[in-house]
Amino acid sequence: MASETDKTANFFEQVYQLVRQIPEGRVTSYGAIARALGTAGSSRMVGYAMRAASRANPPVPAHRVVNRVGLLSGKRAFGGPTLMQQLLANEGVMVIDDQVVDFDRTFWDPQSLGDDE
DNA sequence: GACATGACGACCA
DNA sequence: TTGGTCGCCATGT
Repeated sequence: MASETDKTANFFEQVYQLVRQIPEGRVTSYGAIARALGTAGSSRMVGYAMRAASRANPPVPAHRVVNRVGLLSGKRAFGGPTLMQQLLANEGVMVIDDQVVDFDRTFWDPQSLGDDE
């Protein structure tokens, strides 16, 4: 079973597990996840993993993952340009103009694992 | 096997 | 400050 494809799948799995640890009402950035996984610089791969996260099982709260400026760059991947915003708003994260309000306050660091402020 | 694309990020002009 | 460009690496065609 140890195939090269498994190695890459492991990378995606790492992203999924980390994203699942994001508490409600909190969001994180692709770069933060990439760095937490030790793959800093491969932020694009994190975004790609999120794109595939829609087909992951169990599903990943990808709506809690935004870019470094709190912009819902991947809202389109949810099947609706407002669905991602609705999900965040439902968790208490206010989103205006496809951007997270008080992103600095709502930001959750995967390396902090619960440590806010 | 090579080319083009992508839910990003950082740097330079 | 704003805009444009390069790098990163895996996926799909």
